[in-house]
Amino acid sequence: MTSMAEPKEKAIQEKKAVLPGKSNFSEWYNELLLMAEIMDVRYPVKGLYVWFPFGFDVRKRTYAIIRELLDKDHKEALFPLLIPENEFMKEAEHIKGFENEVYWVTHGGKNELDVKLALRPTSETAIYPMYKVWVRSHADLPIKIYQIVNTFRYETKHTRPLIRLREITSFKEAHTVHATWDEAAKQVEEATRIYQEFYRRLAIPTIVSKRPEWDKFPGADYTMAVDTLMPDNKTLQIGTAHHLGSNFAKTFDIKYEDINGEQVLAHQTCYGISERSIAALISIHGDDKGLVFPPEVAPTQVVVIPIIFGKSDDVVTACRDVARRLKESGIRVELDESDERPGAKYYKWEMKGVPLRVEIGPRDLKNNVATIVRRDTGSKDTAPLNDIEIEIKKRFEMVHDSLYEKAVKSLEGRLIDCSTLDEVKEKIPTGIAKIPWCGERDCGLSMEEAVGAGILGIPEGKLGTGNGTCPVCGKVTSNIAIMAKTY
RNA sequence: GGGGUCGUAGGGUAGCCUGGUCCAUCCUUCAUGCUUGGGGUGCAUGAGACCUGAGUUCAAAUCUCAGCGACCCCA
Repeated sequence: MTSMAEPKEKAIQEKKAVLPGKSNFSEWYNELLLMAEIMDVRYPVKGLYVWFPFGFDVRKRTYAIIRELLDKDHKEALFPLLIPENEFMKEAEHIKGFENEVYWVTHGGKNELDVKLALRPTSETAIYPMYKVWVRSHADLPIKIYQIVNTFRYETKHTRPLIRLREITSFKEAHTVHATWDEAAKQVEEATRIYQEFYRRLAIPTIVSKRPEWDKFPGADYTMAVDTLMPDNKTLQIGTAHHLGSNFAKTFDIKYEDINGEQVLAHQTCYGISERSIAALISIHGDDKGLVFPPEVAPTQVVVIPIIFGKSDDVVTACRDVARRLKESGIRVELDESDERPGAKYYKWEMKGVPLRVEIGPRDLKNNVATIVRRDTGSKDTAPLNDIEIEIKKRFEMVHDSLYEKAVKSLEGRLIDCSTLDEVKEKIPTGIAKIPWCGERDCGLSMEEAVGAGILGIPEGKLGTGNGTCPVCGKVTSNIAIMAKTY
């Protein structure tokens, strides 16, 4: 079996394919996180991971977009990590939803605490006792506050970096208070609009749908969710917005005095996004060569690579000049003057997802141009050195748009019309199944049971409307539900 | 919730079944020097590992148990 040639051939193969192919998504994902230095998955506690400086840079830039969008009419604040047991246990539904996942602090040093402290799995019960104090008059409303914090959930299922964590390190949660139910409902709409804009900036296509009754946030009137579709055809919930009605207001006694001097229960919403957004960013755009970033969030937007033959002082000078000019025009640029061969440099920066690569060699210099290579398509062209800044910025937009277009197509190509549950079951490994659903709880639960996958909900807009009959009760309906395997 | 596979340098692996030949294989990585430079340059020298704990044994990477951790499948 073993020939002399075999080890050598194998070695060559391994060298070419440092990263497992993306078709093997799970392996690709884990390896990429480590190789591209997003997260170190080797921290010795289950479900906890380390952000590398490079990954953290991506996180910072991604979260800068959320902040920018929210800061228009929200205020950022910070509430404590520890929640006393008595506050945490106030809302019955809420407890049911989270109590099996809560970490408890029971001791201070060697002394047992009189009141146990929960590590927040989410912050409603940390924030709302304060809202009770803050909300006095209708003039105090609306309140729109968000915070970006870590939260803890004792996950018993399979944990996965950025996707299912025991410490969510980047939980952006907004909590608003309104006078009326309708006003709160409008805020939920606004939240999903903001989230869609956020994901548009990341070139990630999304589907917004109302979660079925049995899958809503514990303690909410209803839940709107933002989902995207991952390369392995499972959906990832990457944002939620909950209408809390006055459920929590009742529990936490959040009331305001209206114009007529009456004490009225407030209405609330909360909505959140986590580092799952970054999981989606990496997974949707990445390829067999590594990361692919939209320019806006790429830690390095352009890498300049000198093509040197012997002593090419003029090439080096030209590269330094280009790098300096790009930097001066606000572009995040790296000049790779290291002692490696150009090919090795290409692979290295491709792994890191740098959107554009600028090569300058003697040939380019003679023509007074630079060669520009796009990370997303691999396409190569040249641009005059004189206008390099403009040419680069032009391409940034092109890269973003074509990333988004490609992602949209990929998602749309995996939306599958179905009319029977057998069909759903058969097609679901290949994407998201669309199926008529009357909207009744019993029918929905039987559908999930029969298919072995979840109902995400009835999507907003035309995706969620059509004609058909509910596969369980046979009632005619214009509701189209989407079903998928979920993370 | 149920079932399965696995844990060897920074990463990927061989060795484990049948204990001793292992101060542990190969690739990659890293360090130094020369060489090379439009898609992973070549050579030389060097660095780096048996998950943790207990047990069986004259002897454990190898067998047993427990813990921790990773992955896969089903519900």
